[in-house]
Amino acid sequence: MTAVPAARSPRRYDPERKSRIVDATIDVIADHGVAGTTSRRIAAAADVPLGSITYHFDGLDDLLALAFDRHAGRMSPRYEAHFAEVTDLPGFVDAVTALINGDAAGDASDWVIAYELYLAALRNPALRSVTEAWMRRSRTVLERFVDPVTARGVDALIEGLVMHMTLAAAPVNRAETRSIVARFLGVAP
Amino acid sequence: MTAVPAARSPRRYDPERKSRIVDATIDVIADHGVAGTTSRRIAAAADVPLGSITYHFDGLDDLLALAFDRHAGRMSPRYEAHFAEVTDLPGFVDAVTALINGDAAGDASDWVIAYELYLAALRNPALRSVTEAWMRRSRTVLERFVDPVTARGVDALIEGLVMHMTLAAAPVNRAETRSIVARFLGVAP
Amino acid sequence: MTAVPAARSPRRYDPERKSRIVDATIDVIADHGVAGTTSRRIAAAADVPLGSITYHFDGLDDLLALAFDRHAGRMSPRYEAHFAEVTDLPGFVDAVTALINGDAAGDASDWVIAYELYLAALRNPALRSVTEAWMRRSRTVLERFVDPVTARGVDALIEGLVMHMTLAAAPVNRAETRSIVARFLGVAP
Amino acid sequence: MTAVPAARSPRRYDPERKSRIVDATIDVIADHGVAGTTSRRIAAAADVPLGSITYHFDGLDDLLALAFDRHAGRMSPRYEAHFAEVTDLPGFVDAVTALINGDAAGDASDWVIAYELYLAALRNPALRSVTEAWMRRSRTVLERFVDPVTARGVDALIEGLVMHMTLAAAPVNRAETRSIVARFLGVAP
DNA sequence: AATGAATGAGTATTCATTCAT
DNA sequence: TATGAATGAATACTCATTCAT
Repeated sequence: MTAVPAARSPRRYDPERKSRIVDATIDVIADHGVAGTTSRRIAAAADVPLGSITYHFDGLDDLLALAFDRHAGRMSPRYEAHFAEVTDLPGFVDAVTALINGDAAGDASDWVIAYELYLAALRNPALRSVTEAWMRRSRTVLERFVDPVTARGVDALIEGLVMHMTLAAAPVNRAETRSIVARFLGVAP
Repeated sequence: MTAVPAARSPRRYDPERKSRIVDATIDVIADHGVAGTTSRRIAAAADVPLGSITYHFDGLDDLLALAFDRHAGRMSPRYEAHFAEVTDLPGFVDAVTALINGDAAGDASDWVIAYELYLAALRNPALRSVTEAWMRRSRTVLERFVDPVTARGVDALIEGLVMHMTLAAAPVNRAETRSIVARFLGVAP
Repeated sequence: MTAVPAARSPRRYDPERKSRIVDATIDVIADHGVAGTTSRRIAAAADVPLGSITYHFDGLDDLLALAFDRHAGRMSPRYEAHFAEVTDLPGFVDAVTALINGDAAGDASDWVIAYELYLAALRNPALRSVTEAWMRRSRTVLERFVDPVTARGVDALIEGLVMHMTLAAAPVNRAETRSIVARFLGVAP
Repeated sequence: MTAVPAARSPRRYDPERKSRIVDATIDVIADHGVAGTTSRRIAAAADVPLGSITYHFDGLDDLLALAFDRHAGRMSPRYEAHFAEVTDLPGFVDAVTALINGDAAGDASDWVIAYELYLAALRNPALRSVTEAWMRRSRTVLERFVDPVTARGVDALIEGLVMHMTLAAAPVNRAETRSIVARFLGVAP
């Protein structure tokens, strides 16, 4: 009851800590990129002392891999859910358009994390399996509606358009997006 | 008594030095990513003393911007040249396919540098103008063959497919690429 | 329903634990030196949770002292036993030679631990009594055969030769060793 | 002329620094042992900022090797000088005795550094060449007076006696030392 | 004009020890 | 009684930048 100034957290019991650190890592990647993801920043974001980071994880690389893995594990079901109700090709065009133009299934920072992952995986083979699992699941969803080769094309188109929008600040309006997607899928715009 | 053959740094009169440092920076970005691009590595790659880096440039950020700018300035003409002889839509399909599948106009590391640039620009506004100029020129080329909205779609498709191939090590063979591009452009595969 | 076979630490009732930790410490000193002897390594070597170390002992220094003490306590009887059957001076020369050249009474790692102890004791007075007791017992054995001053010389000669062999990887063959020892003791080689 | 409080050393010109750091390292080894030789302690001993240590040297191991090398390089000539005037066997006995009992050619800390080197070399192969060069030079000196096998015995005897004195705080008086050495060399005590 | 030594803030990581459970 | 999570000081090392020469 006395007003302890909370100067130093006597947080000795904190069962969620390990998980919280992984979440904080995802946030830090989104805000600062992989290159700016330092133990200190993660510790600050998780409100945890620095030593906790390497106590709970084998190192920053290990933690990064777990963070990307968790992120992908959260994105995939949302991706799948986004297409769950779709039954026909016009509906598919609408769903893809909505996915790209952002009023559904994940905001800009989710995509940024994905691009960070791609680039990081290029130089860190331990991340390859995460990117591959993520890509496989996405493509599997698309293959419910189109053949595998076209699915790969749609996947690339989605990634390319989102990348242009999120990374290059080049807005594409919803009508344009729909027009592009419809053309690719041979549906009347 | 005769001049000792340059055991170490009798590099007086070196008018290309500044330019050489910029080139070295591009190489280092390709090999180590922006995050791994340090003054020391650049100096070593350019065979130049460390002090030269901050002597000739305002700092690492300045140098990075110049490197990306030069890289984009080299890529654009090659991009344009790649489409110079193209006159009809089927030829355009072929050229786009060749661009993606790599037997023309730039190798994998060129694309890697581009992705490094996109991600770096996201957090460093000074790089935005480079990415925007690069994207504008690319799109202008494509607009010689298709309308602006479609050009944007082709651009995104190219970037998405190349990214999948270079970053995710997910090979797409030339026939598949051509099929995807042809479909998008409404050309018989 | 049957007892799961000890996947992880159902190590209830473990009366030997404290002793096992001391033994593990000796092993770790032999393998990694005093400088590389950490609580974590000891815990791993003893297959014991980290908390056990400071639960059972007052700290790492305490544990180190106990480990050295036990090691010396084991070495002395072996040292004594090595000379037990010796009755005359030629036999003494043989025994000393055998001691140095290693086919009896302790292997290389035992000596390494002894040197670790000497150096540690130099800076940690709590270890002095261990080294002194060890040296006193060794000398007492030698004094069964020669006068005290000579005993000290033999002791020093043994330590010096062993040190050259174990630490400096400078092999001395048995004949040379015997020749040196015999000369020192005035026995015909 | 104004009394600058010297709060932070503006020591921008310091041509001896690299050498001074090596000397400081030798001092730190003598005072704290290899295990206690940290970059911080060396920096403090050399009155130099921490970053200087790894700026001038490839790492702590590199610095340790250089320090031991310099120490051995200083000891060997002193060792040789100690025997320079000796011409006959009785004189050799006197010189060896004086070497051990310390009123000549190096004090206790010099020997301590040597023992630190031996133990460090055991786990760091990069130091082997230093110990070997040191031992070879010592033995070469002794071989001026006795045959190679005996020289090795004298060498070991010296090391063993000095070790007992410096590390085990077991004093041996000069008369005892002389008696031991004389006996070994077959000279009348 | 050019350099390389110098600097201090920053990096990841290890560690003995404490302590809530 | 025993443990494993927690901690904060300590470790070696890297780095962009400064600056005396």
